[in-house]
Amino acid sequence: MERPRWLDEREQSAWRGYRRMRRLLDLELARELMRDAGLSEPDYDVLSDLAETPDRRLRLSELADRMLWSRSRLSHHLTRMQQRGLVTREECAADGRGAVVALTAEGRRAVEAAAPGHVAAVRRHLIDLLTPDEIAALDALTHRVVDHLTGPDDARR
Amino acid sequence: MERPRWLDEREQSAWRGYRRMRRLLDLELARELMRDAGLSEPDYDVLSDLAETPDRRLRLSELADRMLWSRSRLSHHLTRMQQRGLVTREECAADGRGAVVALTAEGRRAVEAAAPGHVAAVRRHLIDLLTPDEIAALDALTHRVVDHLTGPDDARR
DNA sequence: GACATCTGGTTGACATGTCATCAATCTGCC
DNA sequence: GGCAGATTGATGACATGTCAACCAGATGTC
Repeated sequence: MERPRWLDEREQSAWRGYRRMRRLLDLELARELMRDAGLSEPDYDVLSDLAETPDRRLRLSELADRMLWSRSRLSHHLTRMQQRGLVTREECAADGRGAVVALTAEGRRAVEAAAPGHVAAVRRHLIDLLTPDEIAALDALTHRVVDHLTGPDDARR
Repeated sequence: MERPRWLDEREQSAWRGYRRMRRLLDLELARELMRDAGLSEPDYDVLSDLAETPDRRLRLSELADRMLWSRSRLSHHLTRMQQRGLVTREECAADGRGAVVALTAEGRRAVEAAAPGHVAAVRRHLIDLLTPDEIAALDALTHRVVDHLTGPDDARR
């Protein structure tokens, strides 16, 4: 192994800041979402992804891919949400193995009630604290990193 | 509730990019760290925080605060790490209730073996993909958000 | 000094996420 | 058609994180 190139001071500071922000932002957004809407962040993500599809229903594998979740995790989480009446499972006509998740009326009500407050929280704790330039930089940089990580496997060693 | 100010296109894109990056970066760094060093990210964080203190030991509450973990979580995690021989618990001379975590020789070996590879991964998947300006922007913006979130409670509504 | 209260840490019950495995079904190939 | 192998989703065992209750020792008040 070559001699490691450690992070310089600025890089170190950015990396630590990123991780600290990540943690604090997560905690706060989750806290407010639970307090104001009774939903966890994973709940909200599932519901809002479903609410955005034309049919308000998706194949499990499709949803899992969008959310970057394992199928197992999604399956477990959906059974919990199903028990709370937020979603239902349906058979898939096109593929006998497949299943489809659909938003229930109650699930729809839940996201619609939660969304304004959640967006406001994202603004309050992140977006509105940044300059337009910073938002542009964040946009560019995150997408570059995402592209790198989803590129050909050998790019990841 | 006032009419919500939704995110505009750029803001939306930055927010989604951030969350996607967060997830993918996490998965990849955790995957490599486990594969190359047999440590989880929480393991690594505990060990490297300890390794950086002059005495290689810390009060539990101090460590919990630095890591933004609950005491309960830290306590559970330390008993697991203790069973693997990475850390030990000691009594605290100054406060009869208190406890101190100390790095074992093995724990020290583990971080020192893990660190170069982990730093390299952070470079490869994040730092080295950014321009100096972007690093500076990330540094500034994350710290501003952190300061906001750790400021007076009423700033958070 | 004695009592009430606070604080540091542990614990157990429970929620959530991961991993390996399984059954059903689909696909490609003969 | 029929079989081998791949894919889809469910499931159970286990690892990890959260929450509330608890104990022991510190601190404050009279």
